[in-house]
Amino acid sequence: MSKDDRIAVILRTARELIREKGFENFLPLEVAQKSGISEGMVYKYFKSKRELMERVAEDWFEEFLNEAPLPAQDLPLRDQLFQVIWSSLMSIKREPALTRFVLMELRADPNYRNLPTYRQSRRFAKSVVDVIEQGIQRGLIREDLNRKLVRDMIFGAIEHATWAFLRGEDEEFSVDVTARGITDMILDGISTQKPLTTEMIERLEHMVSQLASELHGVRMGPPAD
Amino acid sequence: MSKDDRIAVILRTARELIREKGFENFLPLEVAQKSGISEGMVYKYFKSKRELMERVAEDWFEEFLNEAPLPAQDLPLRDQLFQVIWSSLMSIKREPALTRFVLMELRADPNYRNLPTYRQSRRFAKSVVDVIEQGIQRGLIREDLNRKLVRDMIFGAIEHATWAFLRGEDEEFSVDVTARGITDMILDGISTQKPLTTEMIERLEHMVSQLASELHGVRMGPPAD
Amino acid sequence: MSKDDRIAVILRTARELIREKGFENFLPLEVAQKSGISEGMVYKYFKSKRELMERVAEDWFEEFLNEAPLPAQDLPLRDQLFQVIWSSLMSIKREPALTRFVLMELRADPNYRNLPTYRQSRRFAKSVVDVIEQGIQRGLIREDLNRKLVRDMIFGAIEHATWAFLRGEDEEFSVDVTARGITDMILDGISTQKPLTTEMIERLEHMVSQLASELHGVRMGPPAD
Amino acid sequence: MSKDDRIAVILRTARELIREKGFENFLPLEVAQKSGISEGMVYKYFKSKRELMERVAEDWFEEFLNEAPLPAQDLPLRDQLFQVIWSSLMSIKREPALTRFVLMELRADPNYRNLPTYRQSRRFAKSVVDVIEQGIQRGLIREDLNRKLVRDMIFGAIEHATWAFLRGEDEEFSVDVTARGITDMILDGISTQKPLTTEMIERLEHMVSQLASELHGVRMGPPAD
DNA sequence: TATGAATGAGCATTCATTCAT
DNA sequence: AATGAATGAATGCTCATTCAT
Repeated sequence: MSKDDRIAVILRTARELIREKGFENFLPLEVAQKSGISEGMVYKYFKSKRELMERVAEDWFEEFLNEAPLPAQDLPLRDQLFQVIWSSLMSIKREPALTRFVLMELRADPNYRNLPTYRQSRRFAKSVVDVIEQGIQRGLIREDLNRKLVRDMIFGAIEHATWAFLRGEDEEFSVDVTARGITDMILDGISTQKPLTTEMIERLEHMVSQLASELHGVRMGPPAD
Repeated sequence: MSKDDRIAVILRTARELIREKGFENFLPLEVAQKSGISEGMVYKYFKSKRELMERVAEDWFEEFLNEAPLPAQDLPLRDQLFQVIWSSLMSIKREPALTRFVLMELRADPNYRNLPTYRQSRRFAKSVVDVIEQGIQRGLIREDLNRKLVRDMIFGAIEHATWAFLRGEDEEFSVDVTARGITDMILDGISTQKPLTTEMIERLEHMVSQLASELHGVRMGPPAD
Repeated sequence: MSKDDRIAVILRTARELIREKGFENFLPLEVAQKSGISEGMVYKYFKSKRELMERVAEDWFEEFLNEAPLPAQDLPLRDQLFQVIWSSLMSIKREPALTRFVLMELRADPNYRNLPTYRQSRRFAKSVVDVIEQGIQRGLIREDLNRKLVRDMIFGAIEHATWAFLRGEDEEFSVDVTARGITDMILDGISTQKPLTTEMIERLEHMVSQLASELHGVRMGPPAD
Repeated sequence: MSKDDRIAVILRTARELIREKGFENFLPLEVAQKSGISEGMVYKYFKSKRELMERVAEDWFEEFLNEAPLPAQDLPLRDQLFQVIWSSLMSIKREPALTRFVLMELRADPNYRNLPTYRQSRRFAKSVVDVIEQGIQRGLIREDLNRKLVRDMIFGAIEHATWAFLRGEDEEFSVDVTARGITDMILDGISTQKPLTTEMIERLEHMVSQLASELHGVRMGPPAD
C-alpha cells in the first residue's frame, strides 16, 4: 500500500473513531488496530495524536468547503444566505463529534490562528461576508453594519442551534426549519414595522397638509384610523 | 476557621486557579496548597474535583444573576435587551476561563440538564425571553417568531463574540459596542427599508395625486399596474 | 449518658453498620454520625477501628455462647450434636456479615490466638469436643479418633455450608436440614451398613435354627420384633 | 522477550509476591519492579490488579488440577477418596497465601460464579462427587445422601484443617495423617459399631445359650475371643 | 469531656510517545 | 519499512487517626 493510501486509511479510520466515541476518547492505538497497522506507523505519518486529529478536522472541513460551493451571485440575497447557513447546519448534523472537536478543542487552542482549520474557517466566514457585502452593494443591506458582528451573529446562531442538537435537546432538529429561521431573523430582525418609516410618512403627511392648506386654506390632519 | 469560611476559601482559590490556568489544568492538590490546607480537606467539602468545579461555576453564575437584575419593565424594549446582553458580555469578559468551562465542559455533559448551572442558565435565558414576550405584547415584535430560535440567536451572538475575545482576536473588544451591535441587529435585522411600508406610501401618493390633479387637472400617480 | 451506655450505643451502631454494608465498608465516621456523637468519642472508647470491630465480634460471639447453652448431657448423643451444630448455623444465618468478618479477617490475623474471639471460639469448640468425649465414654464413639480432626470436620462442614449461604448459592438454605445432614454424616459416615455383620448374623441364625430343629424337630425363625 | 514470556514472568513474580506478603499487600508497582519492567507493562497484559490476581489464582488452580489427575477407577473407594483429599491438602500446603486469596477474596466476590476459578473449583469438586457416585453404584455408599452436603463436608474438613495450618496452629501438620483421618471419618463416621447389630447378637447369644443349656444342662457364656 | 476539622501517605490506573528489533 | 513492546509521569481519591479548641 502506498504512502498516500496509508495516510488516507488512517485518516478515514480516525474520523470513524472520533465519530463513534467522541474526540475525548480517541486513542491512537485504536486507530492503528482498526487500520490493520501498527501504532508506530501512525506516528510515522503523523507527528502526534493532536496532529492526526487536526488533519481529520482539516479534511472534513475541506470536504465541506468543496461540497458547499459559493452561492450563485445571481440568486436573491435571501436564498444565498439561506444556502450558506443550510450547508453549515447540514455539515454539523452529519459530523457532530468533529464539530465538537473543532468548536471545543481547536478553537480554544492558543495556536488556533496558525492552524489550517482557522484558515478554512475564515474561508467559510468570508463566503458569508461576501454575501453580506453583495447585499450592501445592491442596496439591500444597511451599510453601517459592523461586518464582524454580522458574521458573529450568523455563526453564533448556527452554533447555538448546534449545541442544542449535540446535547440532544432538540430531537426534532430540522436543518431546513432552523436555517430558514436564522436567515429570516438575520435579514429582517424581530421588530414589527419600523419607526423610521412612520417618521417619513409623517413628514410626507406634513408636506401634503401644507399643499392642501395652500389649496383650500384648510389644514388637513392625518387620515383618521 | 469555620466550615463555611473554609468552603469559601476553597471556592475562591479554585476560581483563581481556573482563571489563571484554565479548567483543563486545574488540580485539586494545588487548590489545597494555595488555600494552605491539605488535599483531604478539599475532598471533605467537595465530593470530587468535578463537583468543586461545578460549584465554582455555580457560584459565579449566581453572582452574575444577582448583579444583573431584571431590566425594568418600563424601559424601552431596546434598552431592556441592551441591558441583558451587556450584562452577559460583561460577566464573560470578567471570567473568561469560567465561561469556557461552562460552555465546553458542563454544557457537553450528558447530565447537564440536571446541573444547577443548567437551571441558572435557564433563569437567565428566561429573562431574555421575557423581554421578547413583552415586546410582542406591546406590538413591537412580530408574533410569528420561533422563541427558541430568537433565544439561540441572541446567545449565539453573545457567545460567538465571546469566543473571539477569549482567543484574543479582538483585543479592542468593547462590551458597549458589541452589546449595542447585537441589540440593534436582533431588533432591526440587517436589511434596508421594508416593502410593506409601500402600502402606506401608496395611500399618501394617492392623496398627493388627487391634490395635484385638483391643482393642474392632470392625474399624477404611479404607473398603473 | 454514662460511659457504659455510650459504649453500648457505639457497639450496637457498629454492628448494624457491619450488618448493612459488610465489614470492608465499615467506617468509624459513620458509626459516630449514626450514634449521634463525634468521631473523637469513638476513638476515646476504642483505640482503633480494628479494636472496635473486634469488640463487636466479641460481643456477638458472647451472645451466641449465652444463647446456645451446653446441650443437656442426658440427651441422646445425636441430639446433643444436632443442637450444637444447629445453634452454630442459626447464629451464622442471623449475622452473615459478622461471620465473614470473623472467618476472613480475624482468623487470618497473625495475632488471632491472642484475641478474645479465639478464646470464645475455643469455648464453643470445646463444647463440641465435650459431646464427642462423652460419646466416647458412653462407648458410642470410637476411641481412636483424632479429636482435633473431628472438630475440624464438624466446623468445616458448618463453614462450608455457610459460605454457600453467604454467596447466596443456596437460597433455600435450611438450618434444620443442613444441621440434620451434618449430624448424621458425622455420626454414621457415608458407608452403607456393614454387609458382613448382617451376613454373620444370618449365618448364626441359620446355625441356631438347625440346632433347634435338631432338638425339637421344630424350625425356629428369627425372633419376632 | 516474547509476549508470552513476559506474561509468564509477571505471573510468576506476582505469585511470589502474593506468597511472600499476602494478597492484601500485593502492589502492581512491586510486581513491575521485581519483574524488571515498568508498571505500564503490567497493565498492558492485565487490565487491572484484580485481573492479574485472578489469573495467578487460575494458573495455580490449573497446575493443581493437572498435577492431581483423576483417581484410577479401579482403586478401592477409600484409596480414591484419600488420593483426592491428599492432593488438595498438598496443594494448599504449598501455596497458603493463594489459598487464602481464593477462599477469602474470590469466593466472596458477588461475581464468583462467572470466574474461571469457580469453574475450576467445580471441576475439582466434581472429581470428588464422582468418587462418591461410584461408591453408591458399587453399593458401598448410602444412596440417600445429600450429595451437596457430602461435598461440603469433605471440603469443609479440608479447608478447616487448612486454616489451622495457615494460622500456624498445627506446626506438625501432616498431609498424610490429615488426609487419612478425613477419609476414614467421611467413610465410616465416628460411631462405634452399630448398636443394633450388637443387640441382635446379644439376643442370638441368649437364644444359643438357652439351647445349649437345654442340650447339656450347662450355661454357656459369651464366646471366648 | 467532647468536638470535628485537619492530616497526608498511599495506590490503581492511563496513554501518548519512543525505539530496539 | 514496520512492528509493538516498553515507558513512567501524572493524578484523583480514601480514610484511619490526631489534636487544637
